[in-house]
Order: sequence, then structure tokens, then C-alpha cells
Amino acid sequence: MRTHIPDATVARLPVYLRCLSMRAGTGTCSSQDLARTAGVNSAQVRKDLSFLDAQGVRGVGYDVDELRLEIRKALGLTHEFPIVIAGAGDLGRALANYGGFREWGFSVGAILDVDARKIGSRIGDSVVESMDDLEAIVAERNIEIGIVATPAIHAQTAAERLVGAGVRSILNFAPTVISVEAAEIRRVDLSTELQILAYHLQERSGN
Amino acid sequence: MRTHIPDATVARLPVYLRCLSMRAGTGTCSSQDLARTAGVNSAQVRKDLSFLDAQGVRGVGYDVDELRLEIRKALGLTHEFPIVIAGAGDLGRALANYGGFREWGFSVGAILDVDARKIGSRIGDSVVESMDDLEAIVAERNIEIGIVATPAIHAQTAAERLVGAGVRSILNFAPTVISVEAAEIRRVDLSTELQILAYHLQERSGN
DNA sequence: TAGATTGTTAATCGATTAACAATC
DNA sequence: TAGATTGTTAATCGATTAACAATC
Repeated sequence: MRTHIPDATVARLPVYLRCLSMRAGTGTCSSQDLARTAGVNSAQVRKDLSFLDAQGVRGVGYDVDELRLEIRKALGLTHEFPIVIAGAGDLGRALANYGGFREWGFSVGAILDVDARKIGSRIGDSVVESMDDLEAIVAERNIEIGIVATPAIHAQTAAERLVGAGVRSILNFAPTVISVEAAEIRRVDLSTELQILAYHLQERSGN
Repeated sequence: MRTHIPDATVARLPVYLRCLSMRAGTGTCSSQDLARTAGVNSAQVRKDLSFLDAQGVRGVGYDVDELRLEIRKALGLTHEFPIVIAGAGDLGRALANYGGFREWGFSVGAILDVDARKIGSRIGDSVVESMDDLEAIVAERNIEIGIVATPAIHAQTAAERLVGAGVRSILNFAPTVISVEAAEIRRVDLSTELQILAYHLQERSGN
């Protein structure tokens, strides 16, 4: 690595990581094995791994544990990332309760809401705090990543406040398009995914 | 349309639809307006719309309501799609409670769980039913789309049962890779998204 | 007519993959 | 040595975008 890794490759590395986790400590794994479980072409896998410092052995494959480490290093998963979740509704709670990202160094640094009845309640290992304290919390806890899980109408404002407070990357779960300067935004949207599935359903049957 | 629409375009159409919803009934909208709100290039917008039956007017732009209709037609959002949600944990509940997809013709056809304590409880407009009845429910209610929101260990089995029962498209929210023959699978994964953000954080600062 | 914007072409860019020499 | 698999090249494919004639 040490060079720029193409976006398409970056998007696949977490998938490889997940597939490799299922075989931790099992010695080696060929690009074809990995390709099969990840659902991609084996040449793709080798090409992707060529952007890393990973070393395969011809005729054998890649060392599973070493490869996992190299992918983590390439993705920058080398330290803890506390995350702030804006919104403690159903979705915010599901995200905070879901511990699956802890494995990769992410943790719930804070979960915030405007509703006084929610503030103070426990969710997983966290206690809901007031949205009023967003700026102070982000600064004090050195939070760089924010998740917007508010209702759509408040998403833009929440994103702006997060960025103003120092957050540089945002994952937007609110069903709306938001835009802020100087921060990367990724959108995760159930409706969008369903619509894409609907198109393919039609294409396969209708014609 | 009537022709194949490229994947990259299909993925953007729902975004356009969302942007256009915010301007319903406001007359016309230029490719540049739409591009700005959607966060893409205006040539991209025009190219994408050229795969549809949509008609723009030179010097003026596109009729907002007509364009919305054409995008819906192209995506096949012309009838109701009941969805089955496998798993009534935090995530399944958040998904069932979130009504945002109803606008596009999707509805919760069923939400299932194995836990006897959850079966019978209300979530939004639905009542949790037994996973045992999956096959009967899918067949009887003509469900084509399934959402896997089970714990990771049960995701593969749930997907297989869904497909066996007649589901042809699956949205997988479980943090694992699943694979089934004869069905389209799309994965939505918080960890993956966070890892991509982490990479970009590192790339922007570290260097 | 002047200004604006579409629709489309063609250039460019980036991603995928087959193929194969290198080598364990 | 024989079999397997990497690492990389080069061909191909698909997506993006600048540019501009057509035209409202």
C-alpha cells in the first residue's frame, strides 16, 4: 500500500476481512477460496490484494492471519474509533445495541437525542445524552465519525452540527439527502436498496 | 426505457426520486438543479434520464411530476411489494417501524421470529409471527422480497428458507456474507460502511 | 433574437477479467 | 518433476464527463 487504493477495492476489503474472520487460524487461503466466499472473481481478489503489502506464496495461497492484519492496516483500522450516534429512536438504538463493529475498533462514544424522556436511559453500554451537548462531547472525546439516525427533517441540521464540532465522516441513515462541506458522507438507505431490488425483479420476470 | 438500464444508473434513480419528492408540484427542474441536490454531475443526470422515457424540454428542463412518474415506471414501482422481515430483534423492529418505504409501494407483509415471547407482539402495523410459518406466509401472501435481520449465525438458513419459499430478492442486514442460488442478494452492513469511512479518514489526514 | 438547457457524441477514465510466466 | 497458485500484463468492458449542436 502506501499508495492510493481504488474506491472499488476499498469497498471490497471489508468483505474480504469478514470472510477471513470466519477462517481465522486456519493457515492459508487461496485467492480462489476467498473469491468464492466473497462472491467475486479470483483475479479480482489478487488484483485487490496487490495494492496491499500482503504477500501470497505461489502454489500455496495467502496466510489467513497475516492477510487479515494487512487489510486492517491498509484500511487504517489501527486504533479505536469512538462514534457519535445522533438520534436514539428505533434505528439509533439498533445501531448502538449492535456490537458487531467493536471487532474492528469502532465503539459507541455517545448516543444523543433531543427527547428529555430518552436522555439518561441506557442503550447497550451507553447512556443517552442530550443533543445540546453534541459539540462539547465530540470535542472532548475526539470523535471523528458520526452516524445520523434522526428523523429526515433534522438530518441536515444534525450533520452540520456534527461537522461544526469536528466530525469529518458521516454515515447517514436518515431517508434524505444531506450535504455538508468538508466532510465525507455515506448514505445507507433502505428505500434505495428496495427500489434496486424491485428493478431487478421486474427485469428478470417482466421483460 | 424498455431497454436494459445500467447498474450505476439504477442505483442513482432512487436518489433522483428522493430529490424530486422534495420538489413535488414545483413545475420544472433542470438537470443542473437535480445534479446539485443529488450530488452528481449534470451530464450524468441527463445521461441517466436518457435511458428512461422521460422527456426534457430544451431551454427549460424536466417536468418534476412527470419525471417522478417515469422514474417509478422504469424502476418497476408500479404495484405493491409486500416484504417479509426475518428477525424481530432491534433491527427488524426498526425496519418494520420505519414507514419510509411505504411511499414507494413497499409494505411489511410479515415480520417473523423464532422467539415465542416475541411472537404475537405488535410492531408498527404488524404482529410478529412464527418463523415456522415462513413458507406458508410467503406463498400465501405472494411475497417476492425478503429482509434478513436475524443474528449472523441464522442468516444463511433464513435466506435459504426464504428462497425455498419463493422469495427472489433478499436484502441482508445480518453482518455476514450469505449466498443462495437463484436469488439476488444485496448486503447492507454497518461495519463495512464504517471501515470505508475509516480508510478515507486515514487517507485525508495521515498520508 | 438571446439565453438556457437538453440530448447525444466522443473522449477519457477507471474497473474487471482472461491469460500466462514466474515460482513455490 | 508435477501441480498449484501468485502477481502482473494487456485486453476488454462499463461508467463518467466535457463539449456542443439542436432547439425551446
